[in-house]
Order: sequence, then C-alpha cells, then structure tokens
Amino acid sequence: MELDERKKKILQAVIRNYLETGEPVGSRTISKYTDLNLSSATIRNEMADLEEMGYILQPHTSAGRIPSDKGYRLYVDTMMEEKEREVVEMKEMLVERQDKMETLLRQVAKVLAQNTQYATMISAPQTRRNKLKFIQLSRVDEKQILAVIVTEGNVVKNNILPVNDELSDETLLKLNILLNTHLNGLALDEINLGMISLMKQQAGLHSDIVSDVIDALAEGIRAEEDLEIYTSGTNNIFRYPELADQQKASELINTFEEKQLLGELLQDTQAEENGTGIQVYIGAETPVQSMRDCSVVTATYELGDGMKGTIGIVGPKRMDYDKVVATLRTIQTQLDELYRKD
Amino acid sequence: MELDERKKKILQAVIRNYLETGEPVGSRTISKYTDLNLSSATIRNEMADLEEMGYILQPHTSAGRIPSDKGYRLYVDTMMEEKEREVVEMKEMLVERQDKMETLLRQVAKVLAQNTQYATMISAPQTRRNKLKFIQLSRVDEKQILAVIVTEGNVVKNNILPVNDELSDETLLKLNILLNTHLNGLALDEINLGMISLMKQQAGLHSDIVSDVIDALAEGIRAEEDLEIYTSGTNNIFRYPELADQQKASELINTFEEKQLLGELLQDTQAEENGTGIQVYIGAETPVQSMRDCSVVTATYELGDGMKGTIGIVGPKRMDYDKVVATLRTIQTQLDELYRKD
DNA sequence: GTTAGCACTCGACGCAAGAGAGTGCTAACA
DNA sequence: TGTTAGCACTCTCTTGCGTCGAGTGCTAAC
Repeated sequence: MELDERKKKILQAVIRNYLETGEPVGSRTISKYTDLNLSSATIRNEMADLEEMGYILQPHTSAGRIPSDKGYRLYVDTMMEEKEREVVEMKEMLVERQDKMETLLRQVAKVLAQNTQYATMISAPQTRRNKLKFIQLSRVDEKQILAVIVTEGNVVKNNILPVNDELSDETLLKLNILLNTHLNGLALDEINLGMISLMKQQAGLHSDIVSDVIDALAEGIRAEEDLEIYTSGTNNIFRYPELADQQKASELINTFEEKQLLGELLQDTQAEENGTGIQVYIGAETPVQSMRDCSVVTATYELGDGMKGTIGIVGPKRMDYDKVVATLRTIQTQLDELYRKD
Repeated sequence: MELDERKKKILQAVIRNYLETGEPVGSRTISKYTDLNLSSATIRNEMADLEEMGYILQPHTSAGRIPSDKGYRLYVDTMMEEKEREVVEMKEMLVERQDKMETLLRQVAKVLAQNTQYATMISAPQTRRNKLKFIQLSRVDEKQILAVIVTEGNVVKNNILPVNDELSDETLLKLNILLNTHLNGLALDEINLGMISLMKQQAGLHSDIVSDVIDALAEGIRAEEDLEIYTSGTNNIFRYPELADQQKASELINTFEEKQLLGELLQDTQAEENGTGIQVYIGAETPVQSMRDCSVVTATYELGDGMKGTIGIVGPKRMDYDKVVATLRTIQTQLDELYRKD
C-alpha cells in the first residue's frame, strides 16, 4: 500500500489533534478538523489503512486512534512546520550577562523549562577539548597548594593539592612560569607524555610536583565533568497524565536526580550528530530505559572553538515537536552570540 | 481529663503501629500488640478519650485511629527511644576523604537518603562567617582578572572581574599583598567600611580596583550562598502513598528543585536552635506550605569555628523519628571528626 | 473498672446496566 | 471506482446497588 497525499494529511491531522488533547482521536473529529471535506466513513477507511501500515494504533476496538512511534517519526521527519513563535522573550532572560558558566547553564535550563513546560537538562561543555588559558599555583598554607585552572570561556576549576616538601615562593613562581609556557593554549587532551617528561626535566628537583599537579588536574577535571548536568522543570512531567502515574514518575524523577543516565543520553547525541545538531528520540528510540514512554529532543550547542555541550528536553510522546525544535534552535544561536560578546 | 500511664502506652502503641503500616489501627490490634492485657473494648474506651484529647483521630467512623500532629508531637518529645542501629556503615561511606566541600555535601545528602529512605537536603556552611585564608588576583587576559578566594575549610570561590585600565604585573602583586595583609584571617562580615577606605588609600591610583574586588567578592559570595543546597532521594516520597498523589508529589518535587523554600526552612532551623541542634517539624508546623503533610527533621552541623550548615530530612508524618534522629546525630559527629582531620 | 455482646457505620469491592464514542461493514450513490 | 449514509457491534466509563468486613459506641453483666 502506498502513503498518498491524502493519507499523509489525515495522519498529520490525527497527530496534531492528539498533541493537543492527549485523547485518542476519532474519524468524525478528523472529518471536521481538516479541509479535505470527507465524511467520517471515508476517513475511517483511510485510518484503517494507516493502522495496517503501522502509523497509528488503537488502544482498544472502538476507541479513536493514537499515533505510533513510527507515526511520530514520520511527522517529525517530514511533516513538521517551523514555528517562529513567542520564543523572543527568552532572549531577554538570557541576556543578563552571566560570567559564570554554571549560573548560565542553570539559567538556560530554567528558561527552557518555563518556556516549553517540559523537563529540561543541559550538560556543560566538555572541558577535555577546551583550551587552557591560564594556570596558577599558590600556597594556601604550609601543607597545601591551590591550583587554579582557567580554560576558554572562563571556566574555572580549583584543586587543592597536598605537598610534602616545603616550597619557596621562588620555586612556586618558577613552576608557574613553567606550566604556563608549556601548557597555555593547549586542549586538555593534547597534553601528552613527552611534554610532561620535558617539563619534569626542566623542573629539576621539583619534578614530582609537576606530575602531581598534572595528575590532579586531569583527575579533578575528569571527575567533575561526568556530573556537570543541570536540570530544571522536572515536575513538569506531572502535567501529562500519561507520564504522571507513580511508577513512571518515580523512575523519571530518579533518572533526573541521578544524572548519570542523562549523561549517557546526552553523550549519545553528540555521537550521532546530524548536521543541524538537533535530534529527536521517540519512545523506545531513547537509550534510557526509564524514558521509554517519553520523547526526548536534544541539541548540541557550541561555545566557540570545540566547546560543545548538549541540551535535552524530555516530555510525553505527544510533545509539541515544532515548538521544542524552534526553541532549541533559538537557544543554540543565543548561546553562540552570548559567547561572542564575552 | 488526664493523660495517665496507660493512655500513654496505648498512644505509643497506636503510633508505633501506624509508623509501620501506614494504615489506621484498630482497638483489636492494640489489644494484642501491647503487653497490657486489656480487651479490645477497654482499649476502645481509652482510644475514645485519646481522640477527645486530640492525640489521635479517625479518618471516618468505623475506621481505626491515626495519630494527629499533636500525638506525633508528644511522641517525639517524650516517648521516643534512642536507637543505635545500623548507622555504622555510613561512616565508611563518608570516610573516603573529600577535599572539596561540594562533593562532600553531595555525598552526605546521598548517603542520608539511601540510609533513611526519605528525601534529604543539606545546606553548605555559611560563608559569611567563614574566615578568609587567602586571596589572589591574577591576570587572565588583557581585560579580565581572576579573583580566587580561599576560606577556612578550603572552600574556594572564583570571580572573574573585568578591568578597564591596564594593570602591570607589579601592580597586581602589590594589590595581592595589600589584600592579603589586610583581610587575612577575617570573617566576611568583619570587613567594614573603615578597612576598605584604608585599603583604598593605600592602593593609591588603583583604589577603584580595590572596591571593585571587594564588591565583587561580597556579591559573588552572597549570590551563591543562597542557592548552595544539595538534595538527594527526592523520589523516595513515592514510597509513601500518603505523599505520592500527583498534586502533593508535584508540589514537593518542585519545592526540592527550586531550593529557595528549602533555604528558608533550613534558615529557620538555625534560628530556633535548641541545644542539641536537632529540630522536628510535624505537619503544619513547617514553615513551608507544600510540606504540610510531611514531617521534617533538621540538624545543624558545625565544621570548626562558626561554620554552620543545616541538614534536613523530609518524609511522611509517620516517619521513623527514632532512626532519623539517630542518623542525624551520627552525621553531626562524623562531619565534626572529618573536619578535625583536615 | 473491665469485659462481652450487639447493632451500627462506612469504605472497599464486585457486578450489572446504561450511556457514549467510535468502529467495520454493507449497500446505495455519483 | 471512490464516496457516503446507515446500522449493528464493541468496548470503556460511569453509576447505582448490594454485600462484606473492619471497627466503633453503647449497654449490660461481671
């Protein structure tokens, strides 16, 4: 059987209607809803076909039809309209300039959640590819030194390192110069063993400190990186009855709190990059078990050279895909602009 | 009417039983449960009295009784037994030494949630009273300097400040020395105007930088302070049917996500300090609207001199008060010990 | 003061009946 | 040949009703 133009229109109408109401939609509704001027009986025939083809399904005989995952997929891939709606206000909310990455990301998650009424998450740009701008060691007290690392985009990391031998101010200054001259401008995964041994050699007596520092930096950055995901609007899932039952809600909220699974999901997105940077997972397409009854839309954003992070929006399968995609597009460009001004 | 020993025992039995089952408890159950050897009829009479006195109530005629807020209050105040249970494992989980305050607090929240099966929150020690250990300004690039502040307990804060005039390395060094000599060892709320103007004077040409720095520091610290609350185990509320209905669950989860209200709650605790540092809010006693159907147990902890924070546990009114209080006690001492080792 | 017995109350559960929405099928129509 | 009207059928959801059982309050006896 072929999916002709009329069938497409009917499918589209079914989906649109279902997105709005969340109720199974019947043939009669469609017959009025569309401008096709067909009777409900004709629609019924077509809908039977669509069901056979797997685009829609019936919860039970004598209920209306609801879109299947396959149906949503077709809709998202070919039938969506771009909307340029009231996405404008977001701009203002973000523009209050944030100098701290963390606050910025929190804010983005919040704005998105308020704007879309879905649950949102955002991962911080991966630090590993991020270039080092500045390193400084300073003595805090006799036994500890503080290592401050600033990377592109003014992301700051601190690490307190214990030291055994006393270090004079002079040595510390030397070490600072050494570290900065060698490492400045490099991305974290560009630091290789050769470079490290070279620095150790130049550090002479204090070679063990150099490796301590580098180890600690790598360690600290990696450890934090895994968890840097900000979420907002979790409780929006209660707006959608199909997600709000105890079992599902509990699992979802747990997923959002634990963040680890979110990390995998967002990572997955970066892997499957498709050009626009926006990706839609419908129902069972998500790699995360607890989201089997949801849809997830993710977008990668880029802050300058190679600093990539991911934003995700989680909602019911009858999510307003058009709006969500439009909103994510806006955010993508917003973040881009914001960085340029910095 | 007077609350004699027998009535107390019956009340206690009602509460204990209700804590376990969550179901209204009837006279017959009590008559077997206790060692009083009274028939159900006698218990019924006593229970009627207890109800009249306001300690228990009936959801409807011909149901068993459940404790009222007043009943719980009496229980918590006078009838609880201290339990020294399997709180030991916690120790091990915390002992993996954390050098970062943030990670430590996250871990505490998580351990508590796992251990008690309730939702938990913990606020970071108030930085305002915390003593400055070390300040350092460094140039990141032409237009920005980075201010790093380390306070007692190795809490590190960063702020990136924009500067207008070029600053030479030399000036920066002078400023660093100036700031450190004046401010080292002071708590944040000990920095007064006189001191600031003195420093400005000494800074000469660069007096505006000094005030910039101080403003920014105060600002940055205050802003972050409000939000530094870590939560865990939010989805535990689904374990208790009386909290798990959509309306309540949604509100609660929202409260936990927004954190602001939690802040007020925790602050309130610090105000009403009562010696042990542990406080129990039952039902409508909480200052937070959305927790009217919950009980909240809070504890203040102290890391060294004046660095106080608060831990809170939120659960149903039929919370296992004994265990929760015992657990919080343990955590209090754990945190204390942990700091001493630092 | 304590207990046994009994009538009463009230929610939970199950069942049946009826309403309503929607379908599939058939036959008529353009 | 595609479209439509009509009709019987299916299935869910709601409502009402009767029953069951847990638990109570009250009274009378011990």
